Amino acid sequence: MVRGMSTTTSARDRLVDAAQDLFAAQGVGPTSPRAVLAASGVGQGSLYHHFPTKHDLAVAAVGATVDEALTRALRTLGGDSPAVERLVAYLERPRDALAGCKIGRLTSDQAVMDDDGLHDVVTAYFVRLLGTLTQVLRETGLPDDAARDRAHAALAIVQGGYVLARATRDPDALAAAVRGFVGLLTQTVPAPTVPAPTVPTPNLPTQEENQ
Amino acid sequence: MVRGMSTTTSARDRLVDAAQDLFAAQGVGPTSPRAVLAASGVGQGSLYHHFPTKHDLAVAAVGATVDEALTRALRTLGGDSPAVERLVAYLERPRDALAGCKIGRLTSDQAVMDDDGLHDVVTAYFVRLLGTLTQVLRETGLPDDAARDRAHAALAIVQGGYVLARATRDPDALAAAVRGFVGLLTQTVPAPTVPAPTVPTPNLPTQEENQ
DNA sequence: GTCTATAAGCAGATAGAC
DNA sequence: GTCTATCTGCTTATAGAC
Repeated sequence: MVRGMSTTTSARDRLVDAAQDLFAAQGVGPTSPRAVLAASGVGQGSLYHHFPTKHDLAVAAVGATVDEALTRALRTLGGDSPAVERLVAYLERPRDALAGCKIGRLTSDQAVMDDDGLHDVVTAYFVRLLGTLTQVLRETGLPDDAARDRAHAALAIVQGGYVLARATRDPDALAAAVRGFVGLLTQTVPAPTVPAPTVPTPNLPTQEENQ
Repeated sequence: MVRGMSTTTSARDRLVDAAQDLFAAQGVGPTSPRAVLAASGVGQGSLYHHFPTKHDLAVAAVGATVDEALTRALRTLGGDSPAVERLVAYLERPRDALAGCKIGRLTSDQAVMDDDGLHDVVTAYFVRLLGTLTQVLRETGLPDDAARDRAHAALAIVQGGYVLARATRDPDALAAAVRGFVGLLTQTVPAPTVPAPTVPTPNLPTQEENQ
């Protein structure tokens, strides 16, 4: 019950840590409680003392992963710089493309999709992220509907980029998708004649490279 | 070895059909040979006669799914209409968003990623599709590198859109991502005055579902 | 070629000692 | 709270009759 006891690494914390790692590596379904047990170093009974079922363990571990990811994302998207710049910074953030998105991958995990409590945690992550992205895009002067659509596109680029990278075993596939999207996003008017751009072209600051 | 015997539905064909359906619904890993057996209506021994291991069954079923999806995709992308129009037609094709991409989902399927033979089938699908999309985008006058990046972006939109739809349980999430991307893709000069759309919205012919 | 019967092993979960 | 020992059911696969 007592969460966040920082004094020592409780069996509970070790279990959640191990579960997060294994879930990220191989998904929830294929990860057995026994494997979490072995990785954490605690005994069989301890697991079932803290987490009566695999569901309980999964909710705790996936919840922790979502919290961490959301914190990082919102920090990137919430700075002082111009909105487009923050969006591009989010898109271009270094990512372990071949590993896939720890959370996005769960949408293909039958054990997660079949479990309402677990699914809700995943849903909350994406709803929150889409809301924030929409907000950022509204700052660029886009109407509400267009901002929402473009937010979906931006997040789809990241999630789809992960899929492409894993499918082709090419870590650059995610980076390529991001480049293609950012190219469109920051494009000046094709300008055969008229100059005025839709999106105020930002001076692309030298961003961190994609891994 | 004799494939496509159209005279009668062999036990082999029924097994492959059942496997394709179950793999699409719940993935390869979570689908047991016994479940395929039950769905196909054949006996235990028949399965292991035609497919000595689950791997063999999976290669046959996933291979068939890839062939079908590739055929549909290449038909959409290979018409006579202008390149951008064909690309948009591909992006806007009706899809069962909540079901996810039958092939893209396999990139999160541990049973697939751990099996080189199976993974290769998935890789081939995406490599082929990316090549074709790149070709189409080159027709629009884009330089090679930019065409390749934009092709990655386009395919990522579809794959990521599926992820968003499943994550949020919102079938419109995929459509929103496509709208956001097509909006950028076909954006005319900001047009404070002129309304003319670049791409004449094609009359979506009622398409088959999925990729 | 197709069937029924069955083996070996791992899954999720429980019992109960310390 | 943590441990070891154990149960049931399902998994992949094999054996061998028809």
